[in-house]
Amino acid sequence: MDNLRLARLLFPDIDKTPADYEALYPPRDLPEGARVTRFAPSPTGFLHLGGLFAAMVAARTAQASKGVFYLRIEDTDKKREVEGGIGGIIAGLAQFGIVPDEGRVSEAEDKGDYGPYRQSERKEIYQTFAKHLVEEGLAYPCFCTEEDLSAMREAQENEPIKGYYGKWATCRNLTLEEIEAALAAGKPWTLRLRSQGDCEKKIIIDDFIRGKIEMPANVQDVVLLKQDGIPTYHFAHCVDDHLMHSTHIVRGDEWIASVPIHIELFKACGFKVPKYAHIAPIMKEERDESGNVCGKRKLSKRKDPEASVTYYAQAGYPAESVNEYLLTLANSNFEDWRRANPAAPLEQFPFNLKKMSASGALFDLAKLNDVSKNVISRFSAEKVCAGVLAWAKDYDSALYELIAADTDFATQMFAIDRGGKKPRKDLAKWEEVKDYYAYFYRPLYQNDFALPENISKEDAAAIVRAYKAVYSAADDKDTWFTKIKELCQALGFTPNVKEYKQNPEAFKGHVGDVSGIIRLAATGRRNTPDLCAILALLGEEEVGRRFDEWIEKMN
RNA sequence: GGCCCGGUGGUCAAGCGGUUAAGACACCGCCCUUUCACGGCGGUAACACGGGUUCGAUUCCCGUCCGGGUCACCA
Repeated sequence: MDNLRLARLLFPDIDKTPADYEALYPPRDLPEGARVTRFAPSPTGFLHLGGLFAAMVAARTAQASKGVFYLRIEDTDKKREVEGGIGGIIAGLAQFGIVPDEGRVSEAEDKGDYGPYRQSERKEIYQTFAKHLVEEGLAYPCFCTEEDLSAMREAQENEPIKGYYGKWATCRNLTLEEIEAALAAGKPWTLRLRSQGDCEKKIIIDDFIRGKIEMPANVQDVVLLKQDGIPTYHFAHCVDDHLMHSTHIVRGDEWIASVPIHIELFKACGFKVPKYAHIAPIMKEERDESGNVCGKRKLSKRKDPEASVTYYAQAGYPAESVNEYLLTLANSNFEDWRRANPAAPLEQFPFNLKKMSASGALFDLAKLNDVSKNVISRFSAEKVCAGVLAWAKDYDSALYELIAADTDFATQMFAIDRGGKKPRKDLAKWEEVKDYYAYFYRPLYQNDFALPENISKEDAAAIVRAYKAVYSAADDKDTWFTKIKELCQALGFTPNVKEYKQNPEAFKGHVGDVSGIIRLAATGRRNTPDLCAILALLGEEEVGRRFDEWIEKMN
């Protein structure tokens, strides 16, 4: 067989050689130990949590080693492509603070010297390497039709190893004349690898996360180029990650099974095999119709709302929260680090790819909420206000109007019980703001209280009436508290909680009950941040009005 | 079905032959406290099962079971 002639026959328009591209994309000038990683999604829809997770792991791996993280778009399957997919992925990543060092930066723009970063724009590159493989006798055209292949699969029913290989690879040994004839007849063809693998042989892959994995060597004559001349994932991965000089391939563990193919491809091309780090997917509990747990499965874009990254935006989880949660899943020592370094930026965390778990973690919303409460509790009032404003603009226009009308007021509101050593931890997501802070706004305020069981209507009215008489918005905390304590005696309550506990029969309640009623009268809620600050911020006029309404309702 | 990966409390997880088997979330109780919180203290709860190897296995080996992945001209 004249391989050179076959190569020219198959790729008449390709006049570059692999060496041309090697020269065009020289090794990166990076410090010792720097890792080059990438996120390589297909633009088949919007970013989901699993993708974000993988991207974050890859980005932090690069960043922790002073390397490079880039974004490559794997759009080799035009059937599944979704319009606006690329922009959606880029925006989604950016929303969580992931901005690649290089790669695709918008639907049509690249940044960096190793592009293009969109596979559909690299056809000529793949074909150049494919042509070279043909010249080397390591690839051949296959004219099998879909029918041929499904007939083969049927015949392989009882075969231990299925697929296109050995005697099943009917096009593997076509003569040049046969190929010429088929080509002349206009038969469509795919390009297949002429596998040199031996199914008796085992190969060992050393996965960065899982360690050594033994697998049978690849024997499949896998498709390299589809009929349309576009590469399959396998071939594109090999060419791109070589030319772009990726050192560590971070990807989902569904790829483990194809590593033997990839290794053979890299070797066939004469490339150095990169390191692989296969990460476990984020899982979710599967429940049957009656709500009982019946297993777990990968978080599904279609079935699970929390799989979509927009779910978090919609609920108003700050990006930092989702990042920190994802980081706790990736490196469980992150939580310890965070406790030790409460104010340190995330970038300082010594991320370690090796510390990742080999098994998939169940997604835990309760844990996310806890992480998020801690994250938000560290925010300044200004930052909370900005976060809420940005969220409300998209998801709650009524709230947006109210807050935007007076951001100073809102900032003061969020400043209550914030800062200091023990900040309040009530907000996990911006969605909750309306619930927790509604009473600060007259239009949202509604007092459909339920009195505590131990307080009568008469007492409730008497407390507020008495307090209204002495209250002043200018009271500082001590004065405020002293006034409340002074009320207690006259109303049959005790200012001393201990005293009440020792002798509950002697009193109607203690000072806590009294302030509880005042809180209820002023806010309609039984839980609020520091009441003294709330009353001051609300102002005497509004507080007075609410007290009057209360007293009236108590009659 | 073949091949591969995984299996420590309800969840996330430390652990690399000898530990009272960490910690976090959730849950429960107590304490602190002017309310609400925050915080502190304590509690319930785990090495899937069966064989080896070993003086000794959560840790190493084999088998079983369970969960997951993969066997495309999809990625």
